[in-house]
Amino acid sequence: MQRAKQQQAIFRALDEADGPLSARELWSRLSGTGVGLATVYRALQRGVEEGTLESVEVLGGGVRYEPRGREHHHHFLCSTCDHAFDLFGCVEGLESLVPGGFRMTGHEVVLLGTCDACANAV
Amino acid sequence: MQRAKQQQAIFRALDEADGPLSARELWSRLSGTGVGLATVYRALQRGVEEGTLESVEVLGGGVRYEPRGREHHHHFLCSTCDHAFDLFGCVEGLESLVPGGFRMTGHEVVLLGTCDACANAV
DNA sequence: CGATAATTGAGAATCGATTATTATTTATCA
DNA sequence: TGATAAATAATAATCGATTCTCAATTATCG
Repeated sequence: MQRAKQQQAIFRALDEADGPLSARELWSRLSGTGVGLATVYRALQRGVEEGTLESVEVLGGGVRYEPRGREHHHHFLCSTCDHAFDLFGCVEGLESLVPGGFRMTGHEVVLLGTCDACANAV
Repeated sequence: MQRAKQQQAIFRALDEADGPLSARELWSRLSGTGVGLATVYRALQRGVEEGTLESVEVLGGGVRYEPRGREHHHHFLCSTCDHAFDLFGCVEGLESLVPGGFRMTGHEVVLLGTCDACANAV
């Protein structure tokens, strides 16, 4: 594959994903194209440095990547397929949980359960 | 150290902690007692199997352990000292985030920021 | 106490994720 | 097109976490 197209493919895969992807998930979506895993890692690293990508940590182990600049959102982790899905919206009342003296700069919410596809699979 | 006391020490450290501890955190709190890291791992594994301990995953990498049976709660992760603190209470409105067809069985909330001690340190 | 079984500490081995190496391939541009 | 520079694929090396191995220690119980 031409190199420009490789990079395109990598970023497009992230854009089209319904949630943040791990390096390996991303790589497997490029299978058949001959792109090496190291190249995926390099592209992700570059993306984060350049500010076009953002690394997020979801439960279930490992770092995942998503395009930067999306609206504030959280994720749903399917315990069956281990895929993280984007959610929309946020929750209220987080400030009331912060202990005195602590300074909150951010928060993460992860919903756990079964995704539509896995729930309907036999 | 006598073996019964070792086990006591391990479980007491978890009980007295202000949040879930990783195997290594726990081990470092036993430094000077001669307890080996492998023994800590073994004790944690046994505790989970026997149901007295629970493994929780907090952002910031790795599995941490806490006594089981505590009230539902979440954690605050200090980005400076990387320690996870127990919080009390929960949040509302999580159900409204769940996409159609998805089945939510649980949730995790992690607040990020600086803990009291780190905020006040020079 | 003494024999036997279970547990331990120390460090080697393993595991998955990530990074580094290097010969090869691709891009650039005169 | 051809020379040079940059990026890649494949895989070896590294890293931290966890597990395994085994000789030594401790517990059990007659």
